[in-house]
Amino acid sequence: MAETGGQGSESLLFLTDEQLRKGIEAMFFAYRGFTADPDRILDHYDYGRAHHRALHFINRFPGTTVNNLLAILGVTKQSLNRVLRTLVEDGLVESRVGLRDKRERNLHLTAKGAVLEQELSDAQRRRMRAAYRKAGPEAVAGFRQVLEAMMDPEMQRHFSEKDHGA
Amino acid sequence: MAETGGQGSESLLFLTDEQLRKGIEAMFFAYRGFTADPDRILDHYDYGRAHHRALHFINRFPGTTVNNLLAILGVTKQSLNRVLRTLVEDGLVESRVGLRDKRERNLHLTAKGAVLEQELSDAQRRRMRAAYRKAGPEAVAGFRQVLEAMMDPEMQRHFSEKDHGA
DNA sequence: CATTTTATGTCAGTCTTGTTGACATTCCAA
DNA sequence: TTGGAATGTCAACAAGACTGACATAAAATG
Repeated sequence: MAETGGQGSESLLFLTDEQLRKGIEAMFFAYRGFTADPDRILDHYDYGRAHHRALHFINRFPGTTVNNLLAILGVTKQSLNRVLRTLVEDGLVESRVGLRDKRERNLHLTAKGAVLEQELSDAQRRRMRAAYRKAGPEAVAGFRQVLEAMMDPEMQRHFSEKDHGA
Repeated sequence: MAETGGQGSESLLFLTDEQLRKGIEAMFFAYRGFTADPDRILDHYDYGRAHHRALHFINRFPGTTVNNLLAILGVTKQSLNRVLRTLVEDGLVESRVGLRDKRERNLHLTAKGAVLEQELSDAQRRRMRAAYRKAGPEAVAGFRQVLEAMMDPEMQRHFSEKDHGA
């Protein structure tokens, strides 16, 4: 106690265990909301969150390789392969033998795959947009700063990729 | 284009699909970081994330009932029960028959349970604290605002519980 | 050219954590 | 007192992660 006034606007009260606990619980509850809408859609198609993640990053990085996706998603190849196999079988993803390096597979969404990806990301963006609008631009900037600082450094690399422009 | 200057500080550029996409990916990567440290610890004890969540909220709300926990965690009672059973068997959680209503079970951490909960939340707080410190108090305020707006309304209730003071 | 390394895919088996269904116990209210 | 609602437990199953072993093809290296 009697800590007041010693630090002015540089107060470190936001670093108390209590504040951190709130942040931790906020992450937990918010992440549930974050995934809820796509999850509901995926149920209709008998897909899961793993399929969503694959579709998202194949759309984001068209022509990416399996290995690349592995690094981004942080799962084993066996796990990713199971998901990719169903997506290819169902005609949502196309897996083309690499041009320069024929060991690689370059992954692309088909028209059908792009449609589902859109549906999923529309739903997720809708919630994100509502949250952004409610909180305002300055809050959003802070949101992004904290999230970025919370990632593993290696993931920050993936995050910043193709991200040089505004 | 030529959108510049029309809206001053009220610019809606933070609501573009591109900005939202970055927010979505930031959530994905940050959540991985968020859970990484506790997950590593849990491995040593042959527990999983579900055990961590149970320990956290039993510690947060001592004496809570199974039903209460169910609502917070958003899983089925059968799923929670499996986790609780192992925690009780291993002597981390005590399950006392309710005083007023004998159908209920009141859940408490044992001394042993409190030790593990501390170890887990210390690790998680360490990362959260580093991120908070790096981003600064204003960013943290924005972080919390956006997360809260992203939750399902029902979860916002749980989140605000016992949260009236500073 | 022979060998090794890399990229990918597959099979089998396990673990965690979610699900439903069935059931026992307890409480409460008609 | 009896039937329904609430609470919790047991059993069986599914999704999606994991490890380990192995196959194939292509690239890189000596």
